[in-house]
Amino acid sequence: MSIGQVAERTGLSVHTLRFYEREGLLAQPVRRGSAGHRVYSEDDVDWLGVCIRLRASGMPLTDIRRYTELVRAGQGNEAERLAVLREHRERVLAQMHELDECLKLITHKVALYEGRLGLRDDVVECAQPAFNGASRGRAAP
Amino acid sequence: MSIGQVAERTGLSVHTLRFYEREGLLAQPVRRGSAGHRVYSEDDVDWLGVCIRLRASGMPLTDIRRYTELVRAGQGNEAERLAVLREHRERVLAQMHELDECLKLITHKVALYEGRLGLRDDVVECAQPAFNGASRGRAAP
DNA sequence: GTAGATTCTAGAGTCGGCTCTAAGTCAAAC
DNA sequence: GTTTGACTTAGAGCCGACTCTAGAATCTAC
Repeated sequence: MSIGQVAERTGLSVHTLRFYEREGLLAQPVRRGSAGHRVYSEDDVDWLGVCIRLRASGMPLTDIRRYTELVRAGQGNEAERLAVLREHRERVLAQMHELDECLKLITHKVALYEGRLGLRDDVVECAQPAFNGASRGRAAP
Repeated sequence: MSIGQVAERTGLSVHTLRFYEREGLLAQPVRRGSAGHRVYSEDDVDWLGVCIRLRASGMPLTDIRRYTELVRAGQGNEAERLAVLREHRERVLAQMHELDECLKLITHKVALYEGRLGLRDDVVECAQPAFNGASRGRAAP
C-alpha cells in the first residue's frame, strides 16, 4: 500500500504519516519499495489505527512513542505496557467525567435559551457557581 | 478580589488570567482599583468558571470570545447564542462518543495484558481493525 | 521607612502537533 | 521522449494556547 492510499484509508495526510514515522510512532519501520517509496502493510495501518485512537483520547505523541517502543522491544515488558495503558485509561475516564460536567452546563444553558426564546427577555446571562459555595442569589437564573 | 486570589480559586495562573482578559474572554472588562490593579467580582469568577468548562470541553478561545461578545452585546441575540451552544454540544457529544471508543480499545488491551501477565507469553501485540473490514486473522489475538 | 511580595504593561518565547515548501527521483501515459 | 503525478528528503513555517521576562509601580508587614 502506498502512502497515499494509507492517507486515504486512515484520514491522516501524507505529511502527517511521514511525520508520525519520523516521530517513531510506527511499531516497525515502514518497508520501502523500488524507489525508496514507503510500502505499508495491513499491520502498519492497523497500528496507525491504534495511534489515532490514542491521539483522539488525548495521549501526547511522546507517550504514544514510549508505548510503541515497548511494543517494538518485544516480550518482557508487558507490565510496563500495562502501566502505560492503565494510566491512560484513568486520564480518559477523568476526561469523560469532565466532559459530562461540561455537557450538563451546556445543556442547562441551551434549555435556558430555548425557554427564553419562547417566553421572556429580562433574564441576564449567568454563570454556574464553580469554585466557592457562596451562592449570592443574583447570579443564577 | 485580586488577580492572585482569583488564580488561586480558579486554578488558572495570573498570566493566563491576564491573557484571557486580553483575548476578550471576560463578559465585562475587569474593574480596576487604586493603582490600576484588577479587582474581580464574584460574577467575573463565575464567568471564568464557564470559560474554563468550555475550554475543557475543547471549545477554542476564538469561539469562547465570540460567545462572550454575544453575551456582552446584551439582549436580542439569544438565537445566536443558542446556536453556538447547540453546535458545541454536538461536538462534545461526538467527543464523548470518540472517547468511549478509545476506552473500549484501551480496556480491551488492558484485559489482554492482565491475562497475559498471569498465563502466557507468546501472544504478539496487535491492533484493532479500524478502517477496512478485511480481518486477516493474524492481527487479532 | 524599608524589605519583600504582588501587581502592572508590552512584548517575547515555548511547546505540541501538525503543515507546507523546495528540490529532486521515478513510473506510467501519451 | 516528455509530461504528469505520486513519491522522496530535509527543513522551515504556522497556529493555538499559554508562559515567561523586564522594568516599573504599589501594597503589606515589620
